[in-house]
Amino acid sequence: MSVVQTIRSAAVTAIKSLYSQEVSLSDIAINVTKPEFEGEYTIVVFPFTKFSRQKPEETGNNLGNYLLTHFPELISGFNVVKGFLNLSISNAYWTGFLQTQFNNPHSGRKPANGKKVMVEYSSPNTNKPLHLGHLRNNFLGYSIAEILKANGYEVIKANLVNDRGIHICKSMLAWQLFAHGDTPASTGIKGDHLVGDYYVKFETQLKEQAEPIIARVLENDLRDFEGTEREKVEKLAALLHKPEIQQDKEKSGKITDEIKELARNKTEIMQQAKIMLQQWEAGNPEVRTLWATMNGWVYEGFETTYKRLGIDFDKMYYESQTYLLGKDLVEDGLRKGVLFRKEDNSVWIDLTADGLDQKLLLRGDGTSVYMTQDLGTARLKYDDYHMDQSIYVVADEQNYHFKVLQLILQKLEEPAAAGIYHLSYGMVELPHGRMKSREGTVVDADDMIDEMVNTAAQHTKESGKLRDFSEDELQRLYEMIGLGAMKFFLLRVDPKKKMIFNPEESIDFHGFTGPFIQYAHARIKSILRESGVTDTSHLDTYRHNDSLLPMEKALIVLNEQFGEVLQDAEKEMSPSIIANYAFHLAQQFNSFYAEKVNGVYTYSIVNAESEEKRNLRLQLITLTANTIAQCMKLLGIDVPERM
RNA sequence: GGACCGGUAGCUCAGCUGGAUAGAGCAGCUGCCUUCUAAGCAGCAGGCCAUUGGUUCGAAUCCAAUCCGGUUCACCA
Repeated sequence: MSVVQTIRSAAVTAIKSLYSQEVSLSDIAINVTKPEFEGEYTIVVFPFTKFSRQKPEETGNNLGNYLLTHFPELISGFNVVKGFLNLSISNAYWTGFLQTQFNNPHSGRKPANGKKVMVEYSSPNTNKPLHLGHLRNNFLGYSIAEILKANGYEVIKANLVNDRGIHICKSMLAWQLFAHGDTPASTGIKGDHLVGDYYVKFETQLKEQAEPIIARVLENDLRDFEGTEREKVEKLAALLHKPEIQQDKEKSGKITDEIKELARNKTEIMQQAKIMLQQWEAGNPEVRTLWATMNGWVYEGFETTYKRLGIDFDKMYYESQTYLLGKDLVEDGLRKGVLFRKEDNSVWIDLTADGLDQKLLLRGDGTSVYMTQDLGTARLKYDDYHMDQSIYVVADEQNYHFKVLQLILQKLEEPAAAGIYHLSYGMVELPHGRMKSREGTVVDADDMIDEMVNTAAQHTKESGKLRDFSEDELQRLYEMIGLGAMKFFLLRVDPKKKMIFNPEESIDFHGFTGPFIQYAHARIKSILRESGVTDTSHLDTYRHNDSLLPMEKALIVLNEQFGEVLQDAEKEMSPSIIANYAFHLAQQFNSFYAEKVNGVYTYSIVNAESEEKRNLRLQLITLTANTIAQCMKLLGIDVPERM
């Protein structure tokens, strides 16, 4: 049990005994003591004055005295300032923690709790390579999975690949039209990039073909449209010519976009893509073969990137195999009367009672929509694993979708409903706004990683410390540092906040960064090497009550908080909590390490003032290195022995 | 328009289940490498915590209203 929890339960006992009052653990507010006061943890006593019927100071003193006499192995002293009871935790407690935990590689982790969680993340489209936004998703998903494992959950990492649909057909069609049989092997281009290039080619071609149609509409020439579409375009064009709309930039922009969209659908190339999609759905062997081939190229490319990123999955789902699911659920829903059918044969659910709209689940022609697929996939996943919780790592633009998804599952009384959790994260944006593949403003993931690794190489060369490393070792280190910087950068911010990335300013390697923390770790390892100690099992030579110097104590205290931090990270579903803590810990170690008085290290380790201090500090830095390594592991970041 | 998310130092962000004088990093300015790794350390400077009102011993934190920014409300996925 953590110190904070121990103090809490001691306080509950004390209050019961002193004031015959039952309070729950969560009623005890405990803070880290401000540095200007004596003690490590502070109990806020104001809330207790209600039943103590004493002044805050008096209440604090009574409580402090009780804790001191009844929990001497925990509390060694206290002071009261206004309504704050500052507790000094006994050295024996801290040294006890240090001695039992310093060499425990799983320190702070929770034992298995018997619960199963699925984390679905990554979920790429197979028509283009990964970009910066995907990286945030991948790192978040991976990290959350690790955090859940460390909290005792059994975790299944799942990836639902979006491998079919009109976007894939676009790449396929453009390849057929323009590639002259080019393959990754023939061009030397990574598979996902090659396919992505043809997706871009499709879009440029589409734009070219759409332009004359748009121009005609703007000149009131509607020859490209017929029937209801023609009416729609006519209306939009008329609206656009109204002076009040012309003045409203936002409105006119929206209308123009709608016209553009309609025009794009009228292009020959778009029509061809749609035909291709129909052929795909009908199982046309030629189209299916091309599809399988091109997806194969993309998977090869993804495989390389995933491997480099250190990301993996336990279970793959493919939309081509799941997109027809969900119809059974619709049947069940109709039988239960939860869903209803309209005259055109389409199937809907009415969510107006929940403050939402009606939602379509099956088109009039019996085909399913996105929501239907997701309902079916939710059932499939549940049937596969019977997990307690199912986490979807998906950008916040889909908040509404997941709200509706869960609601529908509840109404259908699906067992999967209870565990649905949308881990919603903000988009990564550029200074000018969102990344748009159509406009070519995406930051490519592979490029980004290369750049980070190059920067790492440059920094390392400048430091000139590792001349004895082989080329291989150096390359591995550059990857470790570059990726560490990258992952930390994307994980240190609260997931739900959108983040702005400026490609002009490179990601920092100083301060609140991955390399800073990796550096602290390498430093500790360097000291341990320097100390010559290989067997750490005989370091308990100091007594439990030996005094601890301020920074020694501060460092132990901080290490001890890891368990609580780990729980918080799980509760909040936020790796940023781990990132912040790891940085804080590395910083604390650096201060400890560097403190000098008159040119002499206060906390010299190798040349400590006594054998006892040397051993204590060796344990302390071993513990610190271990905690840092554990934190970074949770973020998917490796830490080096040297750098 | 409805729903959801955000607004804290020049910039990027912590802190938000109410607690002491609001913290980091970057950028700027000072110092510190014959001593365990300077990707570091110590320090200076930088704030009407969007605004207004409320709740209370106490509000950046909770509530209400307002303002600003974003997302979303498809027979696209």
